[in-house]
Amino acid sequence: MRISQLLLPTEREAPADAQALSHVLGVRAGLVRQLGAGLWTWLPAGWRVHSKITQIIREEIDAIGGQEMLMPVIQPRELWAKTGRDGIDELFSLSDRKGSDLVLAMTHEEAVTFHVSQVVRSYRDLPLILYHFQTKARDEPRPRAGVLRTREFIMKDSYSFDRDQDGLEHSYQLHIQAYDRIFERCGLEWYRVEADVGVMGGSGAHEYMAPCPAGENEVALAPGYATNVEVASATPPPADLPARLDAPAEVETPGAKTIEQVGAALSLPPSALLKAFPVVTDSGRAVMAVVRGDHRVNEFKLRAVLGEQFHPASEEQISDLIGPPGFIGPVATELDVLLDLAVAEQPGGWVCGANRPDLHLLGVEPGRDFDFEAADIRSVEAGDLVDGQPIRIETAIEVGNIFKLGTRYSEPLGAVFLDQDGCEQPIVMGSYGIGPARIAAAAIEQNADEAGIAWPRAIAPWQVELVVLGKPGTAERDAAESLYAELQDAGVDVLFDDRDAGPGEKFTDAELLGCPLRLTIGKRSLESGSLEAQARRGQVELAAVKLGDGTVAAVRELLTTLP
RNA sequence: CGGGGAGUGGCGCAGUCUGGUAGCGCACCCGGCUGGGGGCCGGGCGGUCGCAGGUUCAAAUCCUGUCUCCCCGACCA
Repeated sequence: MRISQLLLPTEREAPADAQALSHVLGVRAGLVRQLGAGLWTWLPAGWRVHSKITQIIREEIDAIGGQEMLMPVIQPRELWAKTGRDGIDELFSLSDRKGSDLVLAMTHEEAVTFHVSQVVRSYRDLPLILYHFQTKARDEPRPRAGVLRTREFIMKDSYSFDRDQDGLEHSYQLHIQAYDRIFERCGLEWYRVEADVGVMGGSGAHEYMAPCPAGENEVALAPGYATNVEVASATPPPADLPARLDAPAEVETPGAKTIEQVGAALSLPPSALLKAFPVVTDSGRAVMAVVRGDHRVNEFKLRAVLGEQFHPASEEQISDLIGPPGFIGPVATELDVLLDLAVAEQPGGWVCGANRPDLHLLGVEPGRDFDFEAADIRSVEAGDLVDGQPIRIETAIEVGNIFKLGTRYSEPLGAVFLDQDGCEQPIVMGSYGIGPARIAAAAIEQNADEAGIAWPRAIAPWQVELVVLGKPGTAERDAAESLYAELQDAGVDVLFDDRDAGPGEKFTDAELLGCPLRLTIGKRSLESGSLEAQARRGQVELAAVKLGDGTVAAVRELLTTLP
C-alpha cells in the first residue's frame, strides 16, 4: 500500500478530550475516528489491525473445533422475553414499520440457543462449539476511553453445547487453551483470572486481563495467584488493637464522623475501628455490613452473600433505623449484622459508633457485645497475603471472558436432547467472548512510547514501512520503487511512504503508526549501496542491509527476529 | 442518574466578563526554494460561532430553552 493513496489522517496534536493513551494514539495515528458517544469508525489502517486480530482468533477457535457462522443483530424482542433479559437497561429497543417489537442484540445466547434447540435432538448431535464475529449493541450509561468501552463493537462470541457438566468442563478447557494461545499470539501481557459469576449464576468464570493504566478492572496478583479483585480473598495483616476491656466503654467523639476523624480523636489506627455499611436489599431487607476501618466493603461479595441486589441505605434510612449517620455501629441495633471475617477471626476489643450523637464505644467484642453472621465481604488490599505471599493489585483491560452457563439459557428456550436412555435433558452450555478492539487498545497501551505506537508484529497494520527520502525523480526514488515492487511480489506486508514530504514528517508518522520494521532509502544509504533497517522496538536498533538480489530475503530474516 | 467541564474553518485554541466588520497556529490549495527528523518565502480557499426562541439599532458575546460531546462517580448479565 502506498501512503500517497491511503486514507491515513494522522494528527500532530491529541484530541482535546482524550485521556487514555490508546484513545490519543488511536486517533493521532489515523486508526479510528469518533462518530458519536461510544460510536467509533475504524479507518483503513485500524481495520487492518482489527482484521489481523480476528484472524488469529478465528484460527485458534477453529483449532478447537469451533464452527464459524453469523447471526443477526436485529432480533425479535419475544426471544429475549423468554430468557428474562428483555428488561435490561443496556438493551437497545426498536420497532419496525408494522409495530413489531425488536431489540439489538448485546450478545447472542438467545439466538444461538434458539437455533440449537430446533436442530439438536439427540445426544449424538453433541457436543458443539459455534461462534461468530458480530456487532454487539449496548446502551452503555457511560462510554469512555475511545474504543475501550463503546456502545457498538464487534465481539467474537462462541457457545458450547454439551450433554452434561463433564462435557462442559471439557469445552471450557478447550477454550482456555485457545484463549491462552490467542492472547499470547497477539503479543499481549495478560492474566487469566478468576471472575465473578454475576447475579445470573453459573458455575464458574474466568476473565482474561491485559494490565495497563487505562483499564477499568483491578486484578489481585501473587505468585501462582491471579483473581479479579471483585472476588479475590486474602489474609490481611492483623489489626493493631488496644487492650481488651471487660465491657464496652463510651467515649466522646464530638464531630468525628469518618474513620480518619475518629482514629485521630482517639489516637488509634484505622484498623482498630469498625466501619458500618448499612444496606437495603431489593426485597426490602436492611442489613448492617461491618468491616475493619482500613478495609472496604466489596459489593460483589456482599451481593453474593445477601443473594440479591442491594443499595446503600440513605441518610434518612440510617437515621430512622439505626442512629445518627457517622456514629452508627453494630451494638444494640435492630439490624442483622454481617461481619467481615477479618474482624470475626481476630479476637479483641474494637471501636465502633454508639448509635448516639458524638459517641463511640471502646472495647467492643463481637459475640459478647453483639450478634452477627460472619462472611468474607471485604475487598483485598495490596499487601494482604495469599499462601504467605503478599499480593499486588494492577489495573487491567478485560479483553476476554469465559463462562460456564449451565442451563441458564437452554431451559427457558427449550434446548433439550434425548440421552442414551431416551430421557430428555437440557443442554449444558458455556459462552466465551473476546473483544478484538480491546486487544488493539491494550496492545497500544502496553507498547507505546513518547513517539507513538509500537505494535506487536502479529497485529501490526503492516509488517514493514518503507520510507523513501528525496524528491521525486531521484535515484533514491527509483531504488525504493523497485524494492517496493520486489517486497510486494514476495508477499511481504509493506506500507510504502512515497509521499512528496520531508524526512521529519515521514519518520514521525512512521513512529506514530508503529510498524515493527522501518526501512529507509535515502541518498546517504544509497551511496553505500544499502538501505537502513530500524526496529520500532526490541534489540535491532539500526542496521544496514545491502541492496541487491538478497535484499528481500534479508528483510524477511530480519522480521523474524522482531517481537 | 449525581457532580464538573466544553461546543467558534479539518485539528488545537483566543475572542464572551465589558454587545459594534470573526481572529491565531497547524493543516489544506497554487507558485518557488529546500531535501536525513514536522524547513523557508510569497499568494490563496475555507466558519449560518451546536440548535431554537427572546432582548437590542446591533448578539459568538446578554436572557430562556434545548441538543451534543468529554471527565469523575454510580452502573456495566
